[in-house]
Formats: sequence, C-alpha cells, structure tokens
Amino acid sequence: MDMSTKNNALILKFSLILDLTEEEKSILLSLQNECDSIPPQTDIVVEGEDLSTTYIVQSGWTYTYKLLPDGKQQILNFNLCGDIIGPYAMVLKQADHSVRTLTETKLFKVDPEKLLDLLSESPRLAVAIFWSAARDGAILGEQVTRIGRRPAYERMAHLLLELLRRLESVGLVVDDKFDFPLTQELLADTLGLTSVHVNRTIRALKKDGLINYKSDLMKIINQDGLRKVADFDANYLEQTDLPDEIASHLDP
Amino acid sequence: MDMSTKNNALILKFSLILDLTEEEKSILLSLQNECDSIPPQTDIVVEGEDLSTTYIVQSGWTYTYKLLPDGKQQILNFNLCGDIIGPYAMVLKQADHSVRTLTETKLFKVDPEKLLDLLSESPRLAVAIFWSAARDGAILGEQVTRIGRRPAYERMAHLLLELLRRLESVGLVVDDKFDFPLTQELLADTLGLTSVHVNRTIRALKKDGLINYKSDLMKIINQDGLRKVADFDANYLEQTDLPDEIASHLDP
DNA sequence: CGGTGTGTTGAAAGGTGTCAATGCTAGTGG
DNA sequence: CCACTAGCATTGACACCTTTCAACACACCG
Repeated sequence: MDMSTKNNALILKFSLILDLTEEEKSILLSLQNECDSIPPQTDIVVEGEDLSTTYIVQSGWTYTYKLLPDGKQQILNFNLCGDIIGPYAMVLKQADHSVRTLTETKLFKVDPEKLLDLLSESPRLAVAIFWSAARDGAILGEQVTRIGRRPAYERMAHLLLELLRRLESVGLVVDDKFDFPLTQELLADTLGLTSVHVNRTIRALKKDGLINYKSDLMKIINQDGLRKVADFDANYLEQTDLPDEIASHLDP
Repeated sequence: MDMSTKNNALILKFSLILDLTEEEKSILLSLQNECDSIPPQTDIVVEGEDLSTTYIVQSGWTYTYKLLPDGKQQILNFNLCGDIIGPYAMVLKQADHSVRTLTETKLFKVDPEKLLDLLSESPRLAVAIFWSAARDGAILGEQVTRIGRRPAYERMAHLLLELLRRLESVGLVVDDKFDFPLTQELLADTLGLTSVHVNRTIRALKKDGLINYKSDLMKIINQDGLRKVADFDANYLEQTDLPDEIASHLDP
C-alpha cells in the first residue's frame, strides 16, 4: 500500500530538510488523497482552465509546459517523485501553464483549502512547503540561464546533470544510470532547440564518452567531464539546511 | 514620509487581490523596516552568499541575475515597485541568484522570522504572500518560453508588453509611456541575445511604428500591433481573483 | 507485414553572433 | 566655453550555430 509513511513521496521529500515527527508524518498523509494511476500523455492541468487541485507526484514523470499558438511548445520543468504540482492552486484561479504525464504516473491529490490551513497550523510544515516552492523557483531560474546563455552542447549537459541530481535525491539513480522517458522532440522543447539538433548534440555527447543513451535509459559515463562541460554547480538543488535563525525559531 | 499606508508599495500590491483591513495594513507596515536609498549598480544579494533578509521594492528598479564563469550573465527578472525580493530567505540559507539595483532604489527590509510568523498568524496575508510568489513564478515561466521558443523580434515585443502591464499595475505608466532604465546590453542579458542584435531589433520595432525609444524613456505607440507580434496574453499577470473556495474560506 | 512514431543523417538556408569601426551624448576639467 | 573622456548606441561585413527540409533507418505493434 502506498499510503504509508515509509514510501510516501512527499514525506520522503520533506525529510530532506526536516526531521519529521510521527505526528507531522500523519498530517502529511491525511493531507493526500490517493488517486488512480494516470496513463502517459494525459493532461492533468490545462493552461487557462480552472485550477482546483494541488497534486503530489508519487511515481512517474510529468512535465510543465506552455503552448504557443503556432503549435510550438516550451517545457518549463519536470515533476518527479515528491514534487508538488500546482502548489499555487490555493491562490490562482486559473492555471498559467499546462501539466502532462510523460509516463504512467501515480498522483496524490491535495485539497488547496487544507494546504492553506496547514500554513497556519504547522509552521514547520509551512516552511517545508515554502522550501519546495523555493527549490522549484531555483530550478526554473537555472532553466532560464541554461536556455538564454549556454550553447546547445553545454545546455544538454547541464540538463542531464540536473536530472541526475534530482533523481538521485529521491533514490531513482543506480550506478549513474536512470530511466529516461523523454523523446528527443520533448528534449528539444525543453532546451529551446529542434529535435534534429538535439539528436546531433546527444550523439556528440556519446561520441565524447560522456553519456550512454539508449531508448529509455540514460547512463552518465563521465560525470566529471560532463560537469566541466556544463559548468554545473548543484548548489541550487542541494540547499537542505534552513537558515540558523529559522531553524532555532522552529525548534523550541 | 514613505512609511504610511497610502503609498506603501507592498500594501498597494496586496490590495490587488485583497481588501486589506486597517489592522492588516498596520501589520504589513510593522513588518517593514525602512532602509536608505541604494545607488544604481549595487548588489543587494549575491549568489552563494548568505541570504538573511527579504526586501520589498518601494521605488526604483532592481534585477535578479545569474553570472556564468565566462563572464556572461543572464537576467531572470526585474523587481519593480511592490515586488518582494528573496521571499524565500526564510527557507534558503544561501542565495541561488544575485540581485542588483538598476536605478536608485528604495527598499524596505523584512525579517524572515517575522514573515514566517505571519504565515500562521494571518491566513489572509499568507495567501497574499503566496500569491506574490505564484505571480513571480508565472513571470519566470513566461521568461523561459520567451527565450526558448520565440525569435528575437517577438521576444523583445513580448518583454516590452510584460513590463508595460507590470508597471501599469503599480501606476507607473502614463499614456503608454514609462521610464526605461535598461541599457541595450542589459536587455540582451535578459532576452538571451547580444547587444548588437538587441539594437537591430529595437530599431526594427521603431521602424515598424510599434514603439518609440529614447534613452531612458519607452513609449508603446501601437499596443495592438505589438500584441499581435508578440502573441501576448496577459493572463499570467492579471490573476487577481482568488479561487472561490479559498475566498469564502478566508472571509467568515 | 505494413504502419507509425521516433531516431539519424545530409545539404542548404537563415537567424544571431562576432568583430570592429564610427557616432552620439553627458559629464568633467581646464 | 571648449576639449576631452567614457559609456552607450549604431552600423557593416562576415562567420557560425542552429534550423529547415527531406530522405532514410529502425523498432515496436496490431
């Protein structure tokens, strides 16, 4: 059963910054309603439509994207295990972006009203929610920098390292190898490139002995080399210490 | 005196979504400590350094940016009147980006601990803070889409319309005309272009009769034409209604 | 076994970058 | 009031990264 403390993705995620008490864990569990498995290529949230629910990714990949009228699309971010989809449902009437499943995905629903109440009832969990939002913001900022100021080769390298670290933090990487359900076209929509050029870039990374990529599996062969190419600094992903004043403010 | 209810930028901003009570206004005032005027080109927050304060922009422009080791920089966003700089100071030890003043700027400081306490003490103001963060997130997402999937000409048009709307919402636009303290080089760092190409793009927009730009002043001549070029939908900036359930949840 | 989506490759076009020179304007100091 | 400087804007020629177009290969699947 997924609705247990041990393998609940949200509890796992929040454990990165807080030692959760049993009570807090049970609050977090009671916040979430289980939800059926959702097939790939299904829209969960549609830009412009009403946004009445927040979701937690329990398993699978989803992605946040925007459509342009000429049919192009831009992927903003991926939502992985433990990520919160639409944390802002409590303050925004309509979605400003769409969210679609990439793989078969298991989501837990969270009622925005409950989420709001949680802010006042548990300062510690409020901090955890804010921290998650801050991390997502940092990831989005890095995405801007990647697309705006890096050439294709480094851009790709940087994204792969980000995904590696994010998946690692939720235990989904073994031996620098992880499931990689992205088509080259979706990669292109993520990186602001065309699928043709993504193909050439990936092949270059393979030829240079940095990665090994085969259909649904990505293996990072030379992480140091990749990091040097991408000029990757993981600080934005690995801020798991609260500021001292806040930590002591929460404890007693 | 700036520390009054009438012209406090944060109160002005939050009034966009909430009818603030007098008590709430005074809470918001007591949250902020006045701060000296800061000269242009001054770093307020530096990436990697400790992030101990949240700021509110009372007047002037600042921008959020990231530096790359080869000296390039990418601007993520601008912080205008009423915007919150570093709302995540309460949950992040270190800054994941830098913030610099563009013009002479007046900032008010907010103690992160007080901000945290506010979340539990006033659900309505907690919602307002979340809303501000959600709006900034939406702006950042639009920035990704702009850079990733729009050519230079449309990219510039889109940014100008965003700035127009944002400045309008805080009363800084008169007759489709506003102060524009950006050099073409900073515009380039915002749009992921070079300053040379920004120059050519601006001149093209001028030649096409869409804008009029002269040193520190930007005038939008043909807003409809610009909107058509940029495919601009302001929905992401103008979500000022809370979801019904939340609104009724807060009221009684 | 043919269809369909995805990956791969080549050639050519095009948008944007690079380099370098010139113009412009405001401020400074004589 | 006039050099003089410094920073920014403007322009042209050319290079290059990325896109576009088009064809073909490959794998999965009914």
